[in-house]
Amino acid sequence: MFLYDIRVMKQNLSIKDIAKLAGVSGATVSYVINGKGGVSDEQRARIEAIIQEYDYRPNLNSRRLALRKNFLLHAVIRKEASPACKEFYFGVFAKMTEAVQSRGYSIASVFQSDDANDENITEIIREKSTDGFLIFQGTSPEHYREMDEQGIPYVIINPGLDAKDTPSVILDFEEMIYRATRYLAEQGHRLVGFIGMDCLPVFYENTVSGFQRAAAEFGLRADPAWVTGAACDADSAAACMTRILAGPELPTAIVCAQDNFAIPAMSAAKAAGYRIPEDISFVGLDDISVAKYLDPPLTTLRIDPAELSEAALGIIFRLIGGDGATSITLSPAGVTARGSVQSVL
Amino acid sequence: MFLYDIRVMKQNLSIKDIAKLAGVSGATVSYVINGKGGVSDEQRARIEAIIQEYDYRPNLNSRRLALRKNFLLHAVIRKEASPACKEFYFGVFAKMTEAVQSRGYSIASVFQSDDANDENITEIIREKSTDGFLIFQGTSPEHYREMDEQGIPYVIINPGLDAKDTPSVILDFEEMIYRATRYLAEQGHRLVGFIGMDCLPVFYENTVSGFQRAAAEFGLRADPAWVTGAACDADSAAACMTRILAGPELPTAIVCAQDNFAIPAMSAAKAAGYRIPEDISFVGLDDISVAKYLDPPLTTLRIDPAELSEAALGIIFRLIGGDGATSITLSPAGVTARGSVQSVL
DNA sequence: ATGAAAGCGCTAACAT
DNA sequence: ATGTTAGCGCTTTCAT
Repeated sequence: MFLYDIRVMKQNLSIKDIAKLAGVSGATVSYVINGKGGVSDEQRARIEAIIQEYDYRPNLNSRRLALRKNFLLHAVIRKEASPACKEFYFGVFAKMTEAVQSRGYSIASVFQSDDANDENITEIIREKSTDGFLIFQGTSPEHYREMDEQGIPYVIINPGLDAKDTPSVILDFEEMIYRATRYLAEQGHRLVGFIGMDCLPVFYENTVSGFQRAAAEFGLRADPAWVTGAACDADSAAACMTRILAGPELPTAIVCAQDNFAIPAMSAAKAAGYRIPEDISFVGLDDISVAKYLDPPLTTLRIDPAELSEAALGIIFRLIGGDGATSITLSPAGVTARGSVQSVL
Repeated sequence: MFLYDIRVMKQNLSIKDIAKLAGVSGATVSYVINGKGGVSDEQRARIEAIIQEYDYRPNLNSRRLALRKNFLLHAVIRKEASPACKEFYFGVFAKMTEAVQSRGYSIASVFQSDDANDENITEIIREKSTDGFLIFQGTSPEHYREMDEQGIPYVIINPGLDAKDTPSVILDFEEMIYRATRYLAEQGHRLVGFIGMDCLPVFYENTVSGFQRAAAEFGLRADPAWVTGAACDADSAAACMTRILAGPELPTAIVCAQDNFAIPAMSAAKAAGYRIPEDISFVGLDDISVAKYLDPPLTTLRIDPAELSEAALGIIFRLIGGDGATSITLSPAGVTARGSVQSVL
C-alpha cells in the first residue's frame, strides 16, 4: 500500500513528505508543528494524526538554520575548582540539563582553567554556536568582553572571581557563615576561629564578614590568630589548622567556609592529638555527600542545587528572549547539626 | 573604504561575502575551508588571508544541515550513580569534553535514572540529534535497541548493568581487586574479607573473582561470613561492615570494591570501637579525591580518567567514521599505599 | 485558511 | 582550477 511504502522507503521523513501525505503544503504543516494560527481545526487534527502515525519529528538542524538559533546552552566550569566545589556544581549542572530539555534545549559543557583565557570558549563565542553561557563562579574578563561584543547572553552562578555587575545567581555566603557562627554561639562557644579562602576575594569578604558580624553580635572572641583566609585547597586548609594549633591559646570551635576545608582541618587537628568535638568543634558549609560519613559527621549548612538551577535558567531564558534580567540572591537554609560540634552550655 | 564598510555593516559574514571579497565563487572558499584539493596555491593563500582578516567562521548550523551531521555527542550518566562514581565519571567526562573540541565536536549530557526508560534519550535518538552516545556504565535495553535501529553509534564506558556484546571500554576490575588482595597478602594478612556490590552483577562477579583468585593463590582465609555483595550505597556498605563485625571471628583486613564503600565501612568499624588499621585494615578502589584525607588515609588503587576518555573517544569516532570498533580493556595500576593497611609481618 | 516561493549558509556534483 | 547550481529541511512573507 502506498502509505506503507513511504514509511519503509524513507527512513527520514521531511516536512514535505508529511505535507504530501496530508495533501497540504509544507507551510501548513509547519504552522501545525509550531502551534501557529491560521489552520482550520479539522486540518490541524488530520495533520497531527499523520505526524503521530509516522512518528515524524522536524529536523533540528534545519530549524537551527532557519531560525538562527542553536538550541544549545554552554556550561562553563572551572577546571581548578576543588573536588567539593565540583561535586556541588555538577549537581546543579545535572538539574539544569534536565530542566532545559522540556524547552528543546541541550547543555554542552566546557572546562576552563583559571590561568588561561580558554580558546575553546572564545571559539564558541566567535562561532556563535551557543545561545547562552551558564558560567559557574566566573571566567576571564576577555570572555565577558567578547560575549558582550557578540551579544551572547550569560549568567554567572555564584560569581567568585570578580564582582561583575551582570546578571548572576548569588548565594548569600555572608548570611550562611553568620548562621554557622551563630549556631556555635548558641551551643555555648565563646572562642571561635575561621578558615576561609581569600583567593576568591568576594567569597572571602562575604564569609569573613558573616563570621565577624555574628562574633560581634554574640560577644564571641575571634582572636586574629584564629582567623585566616589562606585556605585554597585541602593542603592549605590543613596548614591553616596547623598554624592555629601552634598558637599559645586555642579556639573551642572553628567555622570553615567549605566542607572541603573542614575535612583536612579536622584531619590536621586529629593528627596533632586533638579530639573532635571534645577539644575543638567544626562547622562547614555545603553539606557535601561525604559530610555525614566523616569521623565525626560534619555539622554544616546545606545548599540546594535545584534552586540555583532554576534561578539561573530563569535568567538566561529571559535574556535569550530579549527581556532584561536582574541578579537573584537566594536565601540560605539553617544549620544541619551532626557530631562535629559539641555543646558547651 | 569599501572593505571596511562590509566589516562594519555585516556582523555575520557568510561564505558568499568572503567569496565576493576574494573575487571567487563560494565553492572555492568552501574548498579552502575544508582543505580540499582543486585550488591553486596562490588562490588558497589569498582566501585564507581574507578569512583571517575578517575573522570569518563558517556557520555551524549550515554545515550541520548540508552534511547531515550534528557535531555533537551525548554523554549518558546515571542519576543514581553514587557520589563517588559520579566524581570519577565526571572526571572522565571533563577529559572527553576537552578532547573532542579539537575535532569540532561538543558533548552534551543527559542524566538517566535507572528505573525509567528515560524519554529524553529516546527523543534524542528518534530526532537523530546526536552523532553518538558515550554511555557511562550502561542504560536501558530499549535504548540500545532504538540506537541500533536508528543506526546511532554508542560506546559503553565500563558496562556494569549488563554484559552486552557491544563496543565498550572496560576496566579490568578482576585484576584490580586481585592486586588489592595480593597487597594485603604481601603485608602479611591471612584473614581477609570483601565488601562488594552485587546490584551490578558483572561488576560483582569480576571483583569477587579477583578477590577469590588472590585468596587462593596466597593461601588466605576468606570466611564466607566475611564476603558480601550487599553494598549498594554508603548505608548498605556500613551495614555490611556491621554484619561482619557481629561474627564470632574477624578478618584482619577487608577489600572494598569502591572507596566509597570503604569510607562508611571504616566509620562503622570505628563506631564499634575498632581501631584502623591496628584492628582491621582496609583497601579501596578508585582513589577518589577525599581518600587521602580520611582518617586514616585510605590505601587504594588509582584509575586514570584520561585513559578511559581516550579509549572511548577512539571507539566512538571509529564508529562514526563507519569503521568497525572492538572493545578495549584497560590495564590497571598498582596499589597506592597509605595508612589504612597495617603490615603484620 | 492555505499555498508558492524565497531564503537561512553551507556542500558537492557537475560543467567548463 | 574554478564556477554554476541544486540541494539539505525548515520558516515565513506574501499572495490568493
